[in-house]
Amino acid sequence: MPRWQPDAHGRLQQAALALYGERGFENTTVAEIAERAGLTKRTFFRYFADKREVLFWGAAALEELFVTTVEGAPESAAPIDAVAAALDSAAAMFEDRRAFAAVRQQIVAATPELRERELIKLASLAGAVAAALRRRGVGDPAAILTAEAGIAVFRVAFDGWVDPANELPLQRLMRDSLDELRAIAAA
Amino acid sequence: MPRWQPDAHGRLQQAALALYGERGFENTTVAEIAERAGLTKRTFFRYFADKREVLFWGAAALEELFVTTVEGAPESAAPIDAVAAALDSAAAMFEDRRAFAAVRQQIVAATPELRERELIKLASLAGAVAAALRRRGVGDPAAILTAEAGIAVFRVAFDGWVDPANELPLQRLMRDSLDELRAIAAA
DNA sequence: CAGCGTCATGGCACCGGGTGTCATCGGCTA
DNA sequence: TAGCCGATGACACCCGGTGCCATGACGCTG
Repeated sequence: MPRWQPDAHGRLQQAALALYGERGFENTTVAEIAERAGLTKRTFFRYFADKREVLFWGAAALEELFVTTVEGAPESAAPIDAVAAALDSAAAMFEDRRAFAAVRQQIVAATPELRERELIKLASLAGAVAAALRRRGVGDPAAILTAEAGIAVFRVAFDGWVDPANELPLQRLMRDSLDELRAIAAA
Repeated sequence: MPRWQPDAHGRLQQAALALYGERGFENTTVAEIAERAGLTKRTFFRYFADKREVLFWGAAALEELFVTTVEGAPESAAPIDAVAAALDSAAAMFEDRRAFAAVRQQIVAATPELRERELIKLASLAGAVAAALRRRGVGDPAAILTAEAGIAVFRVAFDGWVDPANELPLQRLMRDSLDELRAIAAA
């Protein structure tokens, strides 16, 4: 018999998501999360830098997916098309997690502190995409603006996708939003 | 003789900017800021919701300027042109405060916590601009994407403007960035 | 099998941000 | 002159976050 239950990290995540959902982020203390996971506050902070970070575990993987897809796009592809390819892979990665994403998104949307964290993660994502574009030979400020616009498209499509009224696949929404952006800028 | 020194709000702002600049945001306590302003920690929190907010005092005014300019653009103007007009007025508002803006920007850029706050202010700005566009009859998601793209242009131009190497007026940088965005999306 | 080091966790004290509550007291008004 | 008002102070408190040391099961080595 192991001395400790396995997967402390996962237990903490689950406990946090449940409690944030039940009573809200601000009415949940770290001690309570730890207790539900059978651990202590001190241990929580060994796994997560702070109380918000527990909801942003996948961010690094998403960033890596974006970067590798942009880098892997055909050399002939225009910057905006490399970003479009990354939006496609991201859509594929999320497609079978809509229920979880919707719950999480609702918690984040309801809490300014969490929205701040989400925004800085997206900014980091945009920065990483811009860097990848530069590695493809795209100059500034085109690299930044392309990346920034791509992330805006991602956000708009993602928000539409988690909407309970929506029934379209994420990939479709991504493509529609990108077309919309093109139409706007062409005006 | 008045019981208290005047302009507690301004004194707190000045003290905070000075201390954040001298020793960094994280190495400054609210008690120290208050002390330099001749007040107490408790009073600081009567003027500012938190330790970060003291650096974001002008945000509401900027948002109002954007909104009124978008709303005041000629009916015939395309959404992106209404936003371009707002970028122009914003540029005019900042033009004679470059030194202050540069100091403040450097502090913000150096501190993740402050970057988060900046991002949520910009998101709020984008939301307000999108709402103003909707009032002009622009539908979704065009309103959101136009606003979001406009804010991206603002950020890129602003960052270029506070760069010590730069000598161009903000208005010029705004227009150049916007042109760049148009070129990207047309690709 | 005995000893030992490792590693995840607990325990605890501490700091600083942020809040609720009541006291203080100068100035303004009736 | 009495009394209210409004900005500030004082103080206790909660909670997020950290540094430091203790604990004890597991694996390795001799």
